[in-house]
Amino acid sequence: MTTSSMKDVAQAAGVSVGTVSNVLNRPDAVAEETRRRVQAAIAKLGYVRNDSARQLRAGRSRNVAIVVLDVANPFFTDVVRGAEPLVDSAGGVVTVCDSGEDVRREQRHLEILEEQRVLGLLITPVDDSSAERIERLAAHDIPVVLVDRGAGLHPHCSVAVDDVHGGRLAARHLVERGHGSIAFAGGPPSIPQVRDRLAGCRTVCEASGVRLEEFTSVSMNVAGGRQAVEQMLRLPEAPTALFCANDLVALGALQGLTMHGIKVPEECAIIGYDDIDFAAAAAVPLSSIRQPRAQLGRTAAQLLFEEISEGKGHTHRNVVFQPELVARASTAVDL
Amino acid sequence: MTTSSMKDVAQAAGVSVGTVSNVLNRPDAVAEETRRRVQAAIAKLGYVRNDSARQLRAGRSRNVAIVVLDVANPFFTDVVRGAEPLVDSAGGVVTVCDSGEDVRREQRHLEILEEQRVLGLLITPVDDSSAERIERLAAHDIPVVLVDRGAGLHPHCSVAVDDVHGGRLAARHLVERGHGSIAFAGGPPSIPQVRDRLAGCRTVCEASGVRLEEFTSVSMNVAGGRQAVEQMLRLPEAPTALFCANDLVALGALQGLTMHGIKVPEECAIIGYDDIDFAAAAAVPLSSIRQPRAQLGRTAAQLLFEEISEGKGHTHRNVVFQPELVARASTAVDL
DNA sequence: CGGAGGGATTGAATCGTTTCATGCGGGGGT
DNA sequence: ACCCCCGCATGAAACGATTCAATCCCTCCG
Repeated sequence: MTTSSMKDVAQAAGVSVGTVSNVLNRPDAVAEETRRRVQAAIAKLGYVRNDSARQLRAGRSRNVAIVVLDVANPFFTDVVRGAEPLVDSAGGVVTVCDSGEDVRREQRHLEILEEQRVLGLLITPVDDSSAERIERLAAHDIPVVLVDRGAGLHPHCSVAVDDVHGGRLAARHLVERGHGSIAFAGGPPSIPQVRDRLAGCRTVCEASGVRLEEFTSVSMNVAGGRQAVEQMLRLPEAPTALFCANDLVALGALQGLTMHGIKVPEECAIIGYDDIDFAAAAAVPLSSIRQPRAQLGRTAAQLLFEEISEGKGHTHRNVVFQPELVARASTAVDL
Repeated sequence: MTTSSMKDVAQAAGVSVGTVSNVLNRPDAVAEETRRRVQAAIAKLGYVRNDSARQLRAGRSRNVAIVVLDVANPFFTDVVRGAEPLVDSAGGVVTVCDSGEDVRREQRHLEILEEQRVLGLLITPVDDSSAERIERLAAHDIPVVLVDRGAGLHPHCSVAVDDVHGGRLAARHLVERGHGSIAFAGGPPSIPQVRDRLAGCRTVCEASGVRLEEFTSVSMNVAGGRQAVEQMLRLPEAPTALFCANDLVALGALQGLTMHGIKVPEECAIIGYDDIDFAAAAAVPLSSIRQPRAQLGRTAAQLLFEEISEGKGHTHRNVVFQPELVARASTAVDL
């Protein structure tokens, strides 16, 4: 069965293509009897609209793209989940793209998305060098909302969580527990989230005279966490607490420490970031810095559609949420 | 800056649109000097190809859709990850769709994908009622590969893992540990994976005279696991082991049991399914049935492109992998 | 009875590519 | 000197939908 077009339907129903189009898009403008005939023809031929043709004419697609750093990270799938219902109900379609924290993959995705004339873009940029690429889309009238990325630089709407504050919360918690030296794990520091969380951590450490070791050469996943532990244990004097840039790293670190027979939290405390669902279920339930994941996605989608509907007269908004400390067993010992 | 088209570029470079098209698609067919001029014009105008127009002409898009049951389940993101590189290198683009185990959402996605004239489809159908919808696509010459779903019924390529065998492995492991009664958690049974895993479990239980309690009214996520535990504890005589239809359920069950002060594995053993990365990192490291997740995705993509390139003369292939028992602490006690 | 108005339908133009037959001029082979 | 072929560029015809001015036919009103 070869695919049939509106023309075929029109012919089968004995009307013009214009009428078929009307049946599909403004049914009330068509007489009862005609409409029925056309619908019968559609059913008989198994006709399916051709979206390319439609988009070509419309000049825009109804795809909303979300570019995330890592689809395998539950944090991001939760963000996507938050955005989806809103996009859906606005008649849009969500496309998820995974940059894998790789600038080149992000680049490739953005190129394709631009060629597709997407309706809008929610993106967590890999690093600052993304700005230029993103500006390109914006220059071509594709609204962009930055997700989990401070406003500042970019002339766009954004939703974010105050990562510097999150870093402070984590560090303060550890310092209060009596730790005199702390390790930070996660990188590379070109990732803004890493930089900010580290910065917050640093201010607290400096203010309270706590030694801070930084392991920023490891990647933001479970393997990275294990690696960080290896590096840490090579130090002459290992810190007694570990602040991980996200929960995946923290879970990896927990595994690494356990493998080395190091007790958590007695010999080394761990705190993560994001508070993904798995954090609470870990071997040692992980303390973490909670972000409002779903709300981040929901709000981002909301801002996007506001921008779309307001058009030119739109002024950008930057929404910032506050993170929250969740203390669990992995930091439950006072030194 | 309003978006510019090939016509604009052609004009700016003093050539015809045909030549511009050639510069983009078959650069060697164009004289050095001309090519340079055109490229300069492209850069100057910030021209970006319009994919809709291209697709309209081509009759097909280069999107390969993957429809999964749950993006928040690491099992599926791993499958997607496995498929991605292959699709990429074939010049395709991956689109991930989440059906959320909801027939209606699956339906909606399939409709949109058909309108988009996707290049091909990898899908884990929600249940048997999906068949009809999928046949529609196939009838319109869209190749379909079934993922994690036995061949049997459908005239399509497929990759799957022998879930019945997986169920047997799990049950046998528990029986060998000396458990005289087993609970199964996960549902609904309309999901083929659930049905098969349960079936395998059943045969072993019957063969060895072990009592089997089935909790198939709970959903396939962490919350479902907790629910199953509640139901189980209401029994006059609770089983001593719990086989969960996937690892998310198992993690939830582990939390539930812990909340009730029930020791795992001493008072109740748990075994999950999928062996996602988080299983090993759980409070009590989870025994599980491992599936070759990435390979499932990779092979699926491979079959898809084989079918695409072979065209009409293609004969479907059904690849079945064997699952594997991974025993960890959550079942590490003999009764 | 004529004309105005309105509902239903039509047909053609349009969106931006790709493709293909056609044209053109110059070199090489016979 | 002739032909042929080759490399390069052109222009027009698709692809399939949407949109809008134009048309047609009726009814209703004066």
